[in-house]
Amino acid sequence: MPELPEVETTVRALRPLLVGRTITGVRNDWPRHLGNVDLATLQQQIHGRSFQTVTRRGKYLVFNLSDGAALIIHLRMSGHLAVVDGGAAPQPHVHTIFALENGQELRFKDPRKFGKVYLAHDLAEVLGGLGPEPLATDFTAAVLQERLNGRKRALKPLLLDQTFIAGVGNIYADEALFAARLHPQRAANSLSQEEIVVLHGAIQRVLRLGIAREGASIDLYVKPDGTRGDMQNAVNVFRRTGQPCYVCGRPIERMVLGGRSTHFCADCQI
DNA sequence: ACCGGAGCCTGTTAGC
DNA sequence: TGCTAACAGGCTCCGG
Repeated sequence: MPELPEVETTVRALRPLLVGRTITGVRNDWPRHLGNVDLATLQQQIHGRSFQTVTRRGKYLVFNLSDGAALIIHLRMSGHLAVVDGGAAPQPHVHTIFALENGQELRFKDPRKFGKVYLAHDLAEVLGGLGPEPLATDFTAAVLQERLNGRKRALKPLLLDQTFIAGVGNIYADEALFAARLHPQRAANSLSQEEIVVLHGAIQRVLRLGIAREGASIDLYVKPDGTRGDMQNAVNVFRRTGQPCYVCGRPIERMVLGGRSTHFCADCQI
């Protein structure tokens, strides 16, 4: 569930707590949390390094360290990061912990255990396959048009494809298509230039709204401090099956596309 | 290029 | 009420 806005919210909350802090140790009780590195190597390589920057690429959190390497974390479905005092009570589902020199800890809680921790000396080792960053200034409608060109796939699974565009997940894909008034099954290469411009604007608008509202607390997601985001109160279609469309009143429909539940208004979206 | 399905997980929910 | 089964979903891998 954490998608671009939820990850961005997490990054913004963690940044002031981590930049300048030094890592003094790593603990892990679920080896599969570690994506491209084993615990011994991770401990040896990041011990004594400090956090230089805390940023985001797509749905990945990127922690640049003082030796040039980067710690990269993906929250996947249920991951949650928080900085707490080392003496704080142990919490269930915390499987990886980074101890800091100030006595605090960065705790990676992940009930469904899908999350991943990577160590990269070259970011491209982990992030190289990602598509464009949707809120970057160089992601223009023309770039979207070029990437849609010749693609026969339905729009919904294409938006979920991280190599097509980075950071969009199920919530924001449904919301962007509603905002663009485009049916989730529309073939990517069937869009007019005007529709592409509208879709481009819709993707950016729903992601920015999600960030402004600090994420959608629909299932497990909460901010690092444990409080809820507010985007769940601003969705138009996601998980609103059977409830009236805010624009036309027709009940929102649900279908499965690319294995994902997809919510849309059959009148508004064509 | 694209699609579908299995697998990874476990808390929550639907259904009996 | 209490149980089980299905479901949720980001991503990867597989076969077609």
